[in-house]
Amino acid sequence: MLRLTQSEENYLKAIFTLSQDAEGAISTNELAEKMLTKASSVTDMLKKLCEKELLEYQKYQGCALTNTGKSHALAIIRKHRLWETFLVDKLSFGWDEVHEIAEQLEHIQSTELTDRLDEFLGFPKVDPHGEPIPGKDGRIESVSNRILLSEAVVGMKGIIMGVEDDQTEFLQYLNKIGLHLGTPIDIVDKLSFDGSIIVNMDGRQIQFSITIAKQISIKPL
Amino acid sequence: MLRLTQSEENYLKAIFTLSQDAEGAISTNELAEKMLTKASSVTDMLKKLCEKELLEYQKYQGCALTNTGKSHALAIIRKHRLWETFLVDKLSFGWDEVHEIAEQLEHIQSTELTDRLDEFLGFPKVDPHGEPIPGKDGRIESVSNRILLSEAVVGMKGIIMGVEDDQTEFLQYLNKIGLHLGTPIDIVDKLSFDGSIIVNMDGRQIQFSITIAKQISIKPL
DNA sequence: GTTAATTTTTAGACTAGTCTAAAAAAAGTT
DNA sequence: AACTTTTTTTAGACTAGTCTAAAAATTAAC
Ligand SMILES: [Mn+2]
Ligand SMILES: [Mn+2]
Ligand SMILES: [Mn+2]
Ligand SMILES: [Mn+2]
Repeated sequence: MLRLTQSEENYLKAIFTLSQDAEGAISTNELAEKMLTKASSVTDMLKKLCEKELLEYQKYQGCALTNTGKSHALAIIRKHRLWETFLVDKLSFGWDEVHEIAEQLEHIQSTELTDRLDEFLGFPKVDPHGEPIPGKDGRIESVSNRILLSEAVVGMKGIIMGVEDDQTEFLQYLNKIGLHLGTPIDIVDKLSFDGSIIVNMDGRQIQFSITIAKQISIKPL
Repeated sequence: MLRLTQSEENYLKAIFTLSQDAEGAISTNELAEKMLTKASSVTDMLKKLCEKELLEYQKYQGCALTNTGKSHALAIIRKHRLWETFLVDKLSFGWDEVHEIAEQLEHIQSTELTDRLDEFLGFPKVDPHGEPIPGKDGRIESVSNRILLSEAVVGMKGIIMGVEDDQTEFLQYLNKIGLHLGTPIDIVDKLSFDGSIIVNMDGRQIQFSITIAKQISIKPL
């Protein structure tokens, strides 16, 4: 089994994530922005990962993960989400406190550990932010029909199913307004000029900017 | 708080461990052997750690940890032993399977995590190999009067209290002969020419070489 | 379809950590 | 005290990962 450095793993994960919502290849700049690094560093890394056959890369053409690259990425995401679940379920951390720690724990190398942790947690399907946890085989069970809050239409009712997990302040804000997984909401209004969404939640009216609404997913009822 | 690399942390831990049974400063070669590296690499690292005031170092004089260096080392050892305890107590790993994984987990940076893990485990006093777990404050509670099996005298009775944990094969061997923490033994004989010790354990006679006997500690009864 | 702006790659440099080989210091031996 | 052996340090090189600045390729604009 190919042994990867933490940096290589982080690149694979970033490429995988970017590929989730983008069609086709991932550009060097896009990746540089995600990785908080410079394009020249990305080029170097792409060459290396291409050499290891974890992705396909041709000069000026961006990159795309190979199947091997994908399963490595999925293994890291699996670990990340299992550890987040452990921290919240077993050590009573808040959902806003676990991402940074999981960024470290996801690099621990031991399939046995990952699988036993999975079992210890009762084979959870989603992490504390509602994101699906890939199985041992790398398959992600498709989560029930979800849409982004930003795409909801006025009059729709729904239940909070997932939130972006990588900004502590965002999650703390959600805590403050009492939003958590499972919270039911009504879409009351949508401001056409800036895309803001006004929802009714626990009898209160709350207004979300389009930026925020893109970071929350709901299951329409 | 000073941020250390994994390599720096490993050096501090090694120096601390070597200082436990040696008087005075630790020599460059001694450290190189422990770290499975070359003396020249050690010299470079000693300069760096001295610069950061984690240890005292003068050319050709070896090194010794400062108080800051000691508390860093103790924090790492605390994490190592807490994680080993977690793996054995919560994930049902064998005591021969946890050291390598703990070598990785000990570098996770989060005091909050460490302290919550400690609580989750019920504030254990010793790890799965009988080694004491330093507290939050870095203090090691002195473990009850123990001696090395190699120092036991014929006729003595005792209870297995601790074993070295860094050789998988050694621990597997102990599993095979049914030796674990708490096992009572009688010292039956000692061979003067090679230091071998013969003990009675669960009604069976077992012979340990001096090398093995140095890796087992007992509480005399 | 030529020029301008943007993206991407290359070239060269830097740090951390390691290595080998050689020089210097310390310790041991007659 | 002089010579030998061992230990330790220095010097120079290498890899991984990053950076800046400049060159090259692609894309957009006129
Ligand atoms: Mn996360
Ligand atoms: Mn998450
Ligand atoms: Mn251990
Ligand atoms: Mn141990």
